[in-house]
Amino acid sequence: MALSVTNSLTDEREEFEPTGEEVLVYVCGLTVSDDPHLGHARLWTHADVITRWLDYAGYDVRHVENFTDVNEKIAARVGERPEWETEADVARHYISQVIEYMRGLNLARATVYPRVSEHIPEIIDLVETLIDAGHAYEANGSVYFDVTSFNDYGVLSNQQIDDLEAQGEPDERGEKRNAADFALWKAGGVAPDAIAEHAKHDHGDDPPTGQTWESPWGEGRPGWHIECSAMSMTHLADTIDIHIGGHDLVFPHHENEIAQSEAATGQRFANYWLHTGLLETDDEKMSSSLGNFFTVEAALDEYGPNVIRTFYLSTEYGSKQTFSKEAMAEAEERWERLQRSYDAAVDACDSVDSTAKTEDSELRAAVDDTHEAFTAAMNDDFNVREAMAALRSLTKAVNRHLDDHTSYDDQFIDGDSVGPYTIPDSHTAYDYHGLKRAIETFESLGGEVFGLQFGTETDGDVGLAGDLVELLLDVREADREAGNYERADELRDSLADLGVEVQDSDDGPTFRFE
RNA sequence: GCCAAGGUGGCAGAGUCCGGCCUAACGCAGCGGCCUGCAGAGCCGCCCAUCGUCGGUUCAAAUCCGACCCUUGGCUCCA
Repeated sequence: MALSVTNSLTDEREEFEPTGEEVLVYVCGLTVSDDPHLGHARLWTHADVITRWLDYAGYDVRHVENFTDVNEKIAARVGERPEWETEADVARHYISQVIEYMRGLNLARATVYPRVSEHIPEIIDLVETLIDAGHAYEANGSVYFDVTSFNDYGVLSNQQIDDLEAQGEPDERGEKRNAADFALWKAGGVAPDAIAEHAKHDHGDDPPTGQTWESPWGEGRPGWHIECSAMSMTHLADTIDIHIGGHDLVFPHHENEIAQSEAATGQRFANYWLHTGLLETDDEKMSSSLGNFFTVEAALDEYGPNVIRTFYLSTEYGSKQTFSKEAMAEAEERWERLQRSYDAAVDACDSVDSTAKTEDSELRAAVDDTHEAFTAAMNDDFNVREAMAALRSLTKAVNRHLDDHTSYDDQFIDGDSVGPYTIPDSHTAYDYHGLKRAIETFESLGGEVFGLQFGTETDGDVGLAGDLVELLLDVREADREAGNYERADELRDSLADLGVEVQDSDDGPTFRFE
């Protein structure tokens, strides 16, 4: 089945056709000037699942995700800590943090994480090309893109140059030819008032200026938009397949990227533009500047990666989503349901061997249906919520199978006793191969594609602690057999207080660490 | 003002591209039953929707067309 995506360039659903052997994906990454928040992580996670799906679908994916490490906001924080002596020091600090969070969220590694500061020569080359082609001009050491020189200006955002011109104040134009022209290169360092605007501490009489580089137009810094064009072309190609970014970047950032890139190469910059919806709290977007954010660090600490991912995967990438404690609680329920079903399937599988003769056709059909429905959903513009529903239907089939079967082979006659347990009527042994396939489905679709980590936080037998819990449960089982329920319940409560969740079942107690 | 996205049950959120299988998915919350010594989990079932408003097209509309109302995002810090 073919993959179709909603292309924000054309505002239409289109069949996805890659241009070459490799699918070239560029993700508009983070400006590393502050702690990233859950809004950023939503983009990362959706971009992650999209590339994981392409990979799973058999494409070779080259995934580039940049770090913007040259920015006024970063420069403004120089000196805030003793070790932050330069703009690069601040950037380095945040980049290493972000990489740690990305790992924490179980994001698959991108192929390359390029940084602006390492691509100044490419940026200068691109600016020179634009000047030579008559699309850009120099003024007092700065270089601007002339929006009137590019016929398609506005294709992505549907903005008209005239409208943009009309809203600009006449004196706002300054040294630019048109108010809508944007900087490719800015002369000199960061101005003191820009530093003051973004600084979180008082710089006194000696504000930092940020780093500057030598260029044909004198010392200066690259403009905001040119970096993505330069890095996309350097690490991917003049024409890439998919460009992913947040909805708030459509204008001006992505519009300007298209203008400068296509003006320079004469080629289409990106064939498919995917824009992710923004995360909101209390009906406004979560953003650093509004101060209403929940950091990735805090969220990882409080909820863990699987709950966070489940939360994001309960809406489509293009929709906006509202963050709330209630929504996170729901995500937690959803995730635990999946996880419990997976754990139970693994336990059941361990309790029978591959010679078991049960074949539960319902379970096996459910596995096939899950693959089919999941694939159809993901191919339908990465409809992760529908795909999650497919996984949910698998848990239902697995749980039903587990309810109706036991670990004892059907050589036992109904009503027979095995140890303290009685074989319920009409029960047969687990379907080993059916369960195996269900487990593999959880691992491939839930694990490989959705990046959920089954098993890692739930393994019961983790060293000494696990052994001790086993021991306690043996004692408790003896109590239960003797009818000493009061003590058994006390022990279960005490274990729960310690974060060990005990559940009794036909096959004896199971437990897991919270 | 200009541009874009959206308005579906208590909450959340698919379905809208390609009209009929939508008497509206998967969930969360709530209720009942089964199971269990109990609890939890699980299973089965139930409750809650004139699909923003008005009009049009059609044998048939949540889905197409028009108008209007409301919300959110962008309009050179933004994922």
